[in-house]
Amino acid sequence: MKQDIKEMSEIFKILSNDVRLCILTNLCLNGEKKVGELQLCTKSSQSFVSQQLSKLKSLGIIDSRKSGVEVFYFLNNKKISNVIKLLNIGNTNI
Amino acid sequence: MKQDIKEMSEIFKILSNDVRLCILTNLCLNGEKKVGELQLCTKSSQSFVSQQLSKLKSLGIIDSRKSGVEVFYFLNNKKISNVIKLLNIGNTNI
DNA sequence: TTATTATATTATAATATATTAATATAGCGA
DNA sequence: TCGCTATATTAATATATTATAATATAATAA
Repeated sequence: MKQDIKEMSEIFKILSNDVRLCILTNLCLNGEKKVGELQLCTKSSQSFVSQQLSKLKSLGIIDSRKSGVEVFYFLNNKKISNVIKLLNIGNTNI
Repeated sequence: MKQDIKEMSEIFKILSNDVRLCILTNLCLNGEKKVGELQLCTKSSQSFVSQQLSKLKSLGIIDSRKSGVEVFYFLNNKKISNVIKLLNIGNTNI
């Protein structure tokens, strides 16, 4: 098995959940967002969004900064943003 | 949640396993292949490859033709091949 | 200090996926 | 027919993911 196939399958795994893909696309196209905004756009539960943000952060794909009670997240991974941009996700389909 | 995000997350789910990605990339770049060749390139078990082929076929992503004892599979999905080609999977990384 | 809001964490149940082993089938040549 | 090869199917188990509920924390305003 070629190495790039393995690596790409891992990237696809991260993008394979609609809530995660929505979060990452939003951050990729619109810059940093606070958790509440990400909850709105995903239409998912507070808990699930928070869990996914935590998972993505632990993988080093996103990072965050705190401002008062609010937490802003931003994308921190070039490969993920390349995939989203090349496939034009969040705009119209390929 | 936007519809295209949901649709793309489903495509990514299909591509999120290294054996499936290897199979689909091979079929996309090299045309039809028999099961034995796909087993070789994935370095996975006969059973697992066969199960994944069956799954991909039931999803309408690939199709097959029989020739004697051998079965040849080929890609039958434009979105999947677009993703593989746009991201240049199987050649060099993005 | 108390209440409120934003976010995180933990636990758990439900579901899906991956993995492996065993067995089945079907075509073909001897 | 018999045995071999290619492929498929089934079943069992292990592991991962998703979803939900409950609770916790931390900042701020009243």
